[in-house]
Amino acid sequence: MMHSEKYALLNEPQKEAVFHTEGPLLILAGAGAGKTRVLTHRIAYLIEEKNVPPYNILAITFTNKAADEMKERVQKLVEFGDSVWVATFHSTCVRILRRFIDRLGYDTDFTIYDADDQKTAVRHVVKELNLDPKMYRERAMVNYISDAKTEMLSPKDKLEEAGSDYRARTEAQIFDAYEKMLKKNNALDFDDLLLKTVQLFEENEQVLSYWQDRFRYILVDEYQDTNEAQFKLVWLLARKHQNLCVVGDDDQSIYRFRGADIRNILEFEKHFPGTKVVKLEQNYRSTTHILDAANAVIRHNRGRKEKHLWSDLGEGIPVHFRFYDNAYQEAEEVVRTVVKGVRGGAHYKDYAVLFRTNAQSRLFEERCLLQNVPYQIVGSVNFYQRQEIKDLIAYLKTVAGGRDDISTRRIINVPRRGIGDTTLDKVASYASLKGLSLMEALRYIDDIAGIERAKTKLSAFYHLIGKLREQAGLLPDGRPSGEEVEFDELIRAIIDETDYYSTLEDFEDEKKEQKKENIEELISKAKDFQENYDGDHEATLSDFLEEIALVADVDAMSDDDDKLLLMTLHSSKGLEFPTVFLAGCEDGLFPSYQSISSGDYMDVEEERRLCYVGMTRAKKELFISGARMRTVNGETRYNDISRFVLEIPGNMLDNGALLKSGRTDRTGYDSDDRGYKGFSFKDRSVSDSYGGSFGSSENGAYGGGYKSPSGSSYTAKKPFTPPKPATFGRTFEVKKADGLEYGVGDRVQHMKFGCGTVLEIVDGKKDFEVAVNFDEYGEKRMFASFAKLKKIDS
DNA sequence: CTCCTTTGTCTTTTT
DNA sequence: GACAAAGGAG
Repeated sequence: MMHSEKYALLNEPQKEAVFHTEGPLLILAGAGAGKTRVLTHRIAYLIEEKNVPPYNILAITFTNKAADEMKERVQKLVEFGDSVWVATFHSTCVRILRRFIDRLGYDTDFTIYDADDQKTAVRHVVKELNLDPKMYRERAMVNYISDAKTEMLSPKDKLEEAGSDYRARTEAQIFDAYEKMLKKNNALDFDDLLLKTVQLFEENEQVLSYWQDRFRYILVDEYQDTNEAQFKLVWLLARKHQNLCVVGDDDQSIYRFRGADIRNILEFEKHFPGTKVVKLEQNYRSTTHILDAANAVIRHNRGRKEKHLWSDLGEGIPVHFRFYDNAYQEAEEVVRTVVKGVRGGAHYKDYAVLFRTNAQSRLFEERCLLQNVPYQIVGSVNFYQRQEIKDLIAYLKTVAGGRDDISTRRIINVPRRGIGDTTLDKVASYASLKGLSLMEALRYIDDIAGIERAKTKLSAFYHLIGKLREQAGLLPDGRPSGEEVEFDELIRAIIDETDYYSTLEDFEDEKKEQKKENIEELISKAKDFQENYDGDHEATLSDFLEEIALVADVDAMSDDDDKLLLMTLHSSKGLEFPTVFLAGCEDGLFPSYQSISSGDYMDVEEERRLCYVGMTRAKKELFISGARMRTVNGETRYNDISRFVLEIPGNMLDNGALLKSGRTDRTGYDSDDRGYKGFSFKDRSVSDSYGGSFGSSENGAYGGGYKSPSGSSYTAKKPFTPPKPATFGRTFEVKKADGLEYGVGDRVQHMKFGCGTVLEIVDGKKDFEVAVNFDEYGEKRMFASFAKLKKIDS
């Protein structure tokens, strides 16, 4: 009544979902159907209309970003919205475990191991067991362990499962030793966070009951991506009150490879009898041309819930499709299309280029640099996984005084202190003999045999950490001294005391600067965290370490940056853009070769869902493209048009009639890998038909200017070299470069292209235009403000 | 113990 | 083609 206004803007099914508050509810929300809106309104409705204390509501998401967004929107929508528990699965678990994990025999100050630490742990274990690291690769073993954990199988289970199979038994033994190692280090990996919480609930009726009553109303976002452990967690929590609302779209489940089980959403009604199902099928994002094409693709999956996604945003622009002769050309045309759009009044941030693999970003990146297009690569290298950041965090962890040996090992010889593996192994074996951590063992350095030569070095390190602990407001053994510390100052102290910057000397100046910038970023993050901490106590070092352990990416894009976005399809989930480029649509790349040849049709189906996710990111315009020839992992490959593109009826594409030839010419990939790397001449007719730039005939007007090397290009086996961009008409009218630190004839350095000689500087209206002949990349023209050229001595 | 060369490896990856 | 890790020489 008094709140009805708030809910009046919802459509009928959305209202249904918001108002159905009691009992299990499954919301099948198609792409762009407003699911976040439903979730936030539902929370508001529970609080305002049903008088549910915000304290009793739990909303779980997968990403921090989604959690932050939801938090913000709930706060805007309803009073006391900020006391609703909105968090990711993992941070929810951490918060629960910090209070109760002692019941499972762990200390509540456990550390969290990321993928890197896991690898290190596996490496140590394999070595410890005297196994051949080539036979038991760390990457494979990490996957094995993670898979086992997601299925909630213990080392014992795996050993039984192995039977008499030697290899399987050994793997189970590695798993077992890995578990013991983590336990010894009081560490949990990401999978453990979920697993241990489930275990805690299963073994402690009272603890479970406490949380069940605490979270009387539970909402789960992206439910299609839950794995077994996450399902179990939700099931345990919701079992008592049954007020569980999950939102998801089976067509957007793209994390099967990480253990997500699509059956969780498909069989939700089985797990929760009496479930009400609401379908949200009106799409508020895309025009029908885009939606129809996406529907045409996803229709080819079996075992999905039938949906009729529709939109009243009008037909819009037909989906574009181009198949280029090579990947360079594809990148060039994509960037050129963006440039044209921006000239026509659009912003760079209106565009996103999506691709299957991170490696593909490089071509677009180079092209952007070349054409002075500001760009941002989203989520390729996680900030907190960068070497220098991990080093400093390892120092922080060691200083903070956990028993995390992996961190100690990481930094004990960084910078070089002359402490090598042999020494370390001796300390480690002494430590394990006495049940101590590495740091603790160093206290008894005189008792350790056979390390005479390194003894002074080790004790110097020990005292260094002791000194840092003092500065961190800790006593030498790690207990708090009551003294307050500024995090940023502590990190600076670590850098100074250890002379950390000396480790950066090996890197090129450009890289060195980058690393220093990253470190500054970390310092300001730390400061920021401490100043804005909203817990019920002063922020401790452990609080900070925990925060960053669970954060994936700090350099999340902000809306006010006007940049072209480059990202993988996976990172694009949940986002939307006026114009989307779906690049690299080639059989063997997307869908990937592995998924095609695995023999499991579910693998290709997952990629198809990925395709669907990508296509439905577009609001107004969708460009699909691919390239016949591209180098992957150093070898040249010739690919056909992606099967996903062929699944779109020709009349839905702007030049779809051409697809027909593609369809008939396609060689059978499903049976084997024949013809995958090889090139079949049958295909040539297809390729020749597809050249040309996106929606433009004035090829060559900007930058590039080469035409498809039609036909003849396939006879040559020589590797393709990117064509030199045509230069703008030369004027030879050399202007004096006031405002620039370099002039014609000077040697300069560019972040991407290395060293070169300045050929020409043209004073444009807004910027200097510089032509440089690079030693390795040849002649390039660029705007001075973007190029950031540095003068070097020649 | 460290530095340099060689070898092998490569999807996606919210935490 | 790029990067990390292992192996060998100083």
